[in-house]
Amino acid sequence: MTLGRDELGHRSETVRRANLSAIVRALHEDGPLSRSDLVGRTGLTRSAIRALIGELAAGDLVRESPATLDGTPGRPSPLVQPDPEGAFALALEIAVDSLAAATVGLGGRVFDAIRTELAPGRTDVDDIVADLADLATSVLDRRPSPAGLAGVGVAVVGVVRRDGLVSMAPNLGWRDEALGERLAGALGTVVPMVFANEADLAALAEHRRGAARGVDDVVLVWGSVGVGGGLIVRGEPLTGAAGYSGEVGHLPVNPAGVACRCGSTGCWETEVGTGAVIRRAGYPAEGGREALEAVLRQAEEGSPRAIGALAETGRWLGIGLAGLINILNPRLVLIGGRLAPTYPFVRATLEAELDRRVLRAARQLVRVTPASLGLDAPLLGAAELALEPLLIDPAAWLRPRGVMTELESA
Amino acid sequence: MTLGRDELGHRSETVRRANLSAIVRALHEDGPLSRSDLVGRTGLTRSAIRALIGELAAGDLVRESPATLDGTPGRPSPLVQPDPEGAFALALEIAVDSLAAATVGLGGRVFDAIRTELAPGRTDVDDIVADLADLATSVLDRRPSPAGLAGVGVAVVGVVRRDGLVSMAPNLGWRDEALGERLAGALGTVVPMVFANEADLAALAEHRRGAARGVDDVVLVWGSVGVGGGLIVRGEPLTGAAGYSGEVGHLPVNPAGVACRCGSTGCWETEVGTGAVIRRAGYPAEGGREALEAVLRQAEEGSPRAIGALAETGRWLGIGLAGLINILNPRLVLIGGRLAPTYPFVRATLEAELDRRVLRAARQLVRVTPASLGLDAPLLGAAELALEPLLIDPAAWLRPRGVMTELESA
DNA sequence: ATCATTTGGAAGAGAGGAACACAAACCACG
DNA sequence: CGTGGTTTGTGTTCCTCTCTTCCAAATGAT
Repeated sequence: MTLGRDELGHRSETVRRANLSAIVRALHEDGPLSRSDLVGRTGLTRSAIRALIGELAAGDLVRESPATLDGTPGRPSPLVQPDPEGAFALALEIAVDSLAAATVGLGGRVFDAIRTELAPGRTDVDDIVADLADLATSVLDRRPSPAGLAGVGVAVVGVVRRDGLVSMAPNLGWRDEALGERLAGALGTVVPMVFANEADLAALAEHRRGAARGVDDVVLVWGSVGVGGGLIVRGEPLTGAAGYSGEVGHLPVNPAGVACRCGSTGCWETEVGTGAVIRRAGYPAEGGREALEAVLRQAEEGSPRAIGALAETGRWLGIGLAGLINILNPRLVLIGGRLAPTYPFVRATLEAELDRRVLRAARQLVRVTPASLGLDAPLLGAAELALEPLLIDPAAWLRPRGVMTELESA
Repeated sequence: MTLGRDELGHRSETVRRANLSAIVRALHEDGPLSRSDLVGRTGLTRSAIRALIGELAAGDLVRESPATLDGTPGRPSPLVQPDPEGAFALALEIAVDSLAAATVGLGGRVFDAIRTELAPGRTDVDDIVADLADLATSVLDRRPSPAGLAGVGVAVVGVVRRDGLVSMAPNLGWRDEALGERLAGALGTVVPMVFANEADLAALAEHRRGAARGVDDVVLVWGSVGVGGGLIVRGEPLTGAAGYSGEVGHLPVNPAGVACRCGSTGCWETEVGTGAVIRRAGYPAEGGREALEAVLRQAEEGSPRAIGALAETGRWLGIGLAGLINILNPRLVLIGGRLAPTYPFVRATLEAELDRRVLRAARQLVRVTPASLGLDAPLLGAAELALEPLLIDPAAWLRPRGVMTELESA
């Protein structure tokens, strides 16, 4: 997520790159802005902004439109916004029981999105790659200028490396599958493709466009069948050494507890995963999504058993979160995915456990709320991931699409 | 630890700042380098390096010495190194049973260092501040040019905010003590003063000059009376929202366990802290350092009980570390502080627990080793912390010490 | 002596800053 | 209801800062 240059030296070219990046990023994260807004935000002069915007507009990354008259005095400042015919990302998602694809432009605008149920048992890599490629084609075909594709981001429900090597995806039965290579082959694209875990991407999306907006230290707990985590540190996703970070589902919280599908015992997800919730409420552990929804309905109707099951889940949520908060000192904790709707019922016991277990200083600083983007968060995060290279270095995008310089054509 | 500018715009001045910073940082982290080395490392041209070095030399930050003839052909390149008469940091430490102070120059050279035992019971803030100020004076007085003091860093055994507000220091019995203000008053310095937890600073030191050198994702477990943690993420310390991060000692690992002094139950430090180790070996929990050393001696002599106590500690170390590794996906885990010498005896059970509990992908990537800097690591880390502003913006240091510009004198 | 490597310095190019004239909106006042 | 003042912004030109390029000279190994 950083520039990734070995060489630390800066030159005037670096300055231009950084300034183009600052402008594109500001427009992407905060929507249409007037030139004046950009002056204020970057600290650059009007002259500089003007030249930079001009370059971006020439490369079809942004577009200027007449100022909106908002009643303030002074000469109106033209509005700068991402060009909807310009660059966009392809976001893909392999979820527990569905596949999804979307095209998303700079600024986070979703052009087209599809999600299809994944037939039970259809977990072979080749099948999923084929289905995903079909979805991708169908959203890509609806874009007027397919050449605007800047990158592909893929959210995967499993432990996945940045390059698409899936080390483990228990829900799919995968182990060491080279998803990246297969998908690149099936899509035949030349643009960069990046992979990440669904919870990591949900956190990225919530940070950019959801409940964690503007908060630089965030922990997201993402419930699906298992439990994943997405961490934002210093305003950026924490990926770890290889992208395997955030596997909070396997935090040991109860060494005397039950066996986890990972081979260990007492992992957090054995206490707060879907299976644990519905088991406590009296459903068979394999009940899945429907059973969880049933428990929620019953809780809303006042069923003591359902309410009790959720409260106990909240207690364990609090225990695990206490550890995360003590370790990371976040300002915000988000409860997302299938856990989000349980929030009203887990809240009390969860907070009580935090009161007991989190050091006072960190406790005072942290707030727990449900996530705001719903189940599409990983897909939106995949789009953010795919756009990242463009945000870091818009100049690289402008250059090859413009007129060749003398030097390059020589 | 980052630049901390609100405004994202870059200008030519930014370039120079960044390049000066790159040079000073390279010299600080990797010792004396020839101009050519710097050319290679920064990617800048000789001319640029020449001018930058000239500016740094004029400001007494670096010094050029004749080239060492190493038998390679070509004109010899002068060696550039931090000026030992130039800038330096004052590092202070409040440890469990001692106080320490040191002056440390750019490049990590320790000029003078003192450590004194803390008399049992002498834990009043005023007393400690007075003692610390005495130590500081004694090392500062031995520097030829006291004006070279660039910053003060303070390592504290407790939960402390960057500005020196100690939220909690159980070993000292402190709660919400404004250590920063008091110490600033006692020292009477005008240079910036920064505080951090001892484990965080030990991690910083190990990352810069110890066993974690060159590794960008690191977890350090620091044993003293309790257990602290220092996390390095993307090559930088993870401080969290307010500097309270890394309190791994209070990771809940055993909800059915014993009460912790923090008020919770089953915290990691109740299983791996000094108290737990010596209790398992048959000593009273208050035995402290001497008892721990006795257990180690007995283990070395082959005592089954001591060996068993350490092995069981290793098991719990592994359980907690498994959580940290699953969350953070580090490349390296360091065992430091009073836990370091136990490493040979905890290793086997620790690694076995990791094999069981860490996801395979992350497990393959991580190595566990003892830390290398010993008990002075927090003090050295405090020096690194104090020097950080200088590394980030050497120009700010050069400017006020040089000749005033027309504009400034006007 | 030759070669590889580096230093030193002058001229050039890229990028943003500063200053000035001018433009377009709101607002108050006659 | 028009008119002029005020405010906020744009366009343009020239300036400054910083790195790069290029050429000549220096230095030590072979």
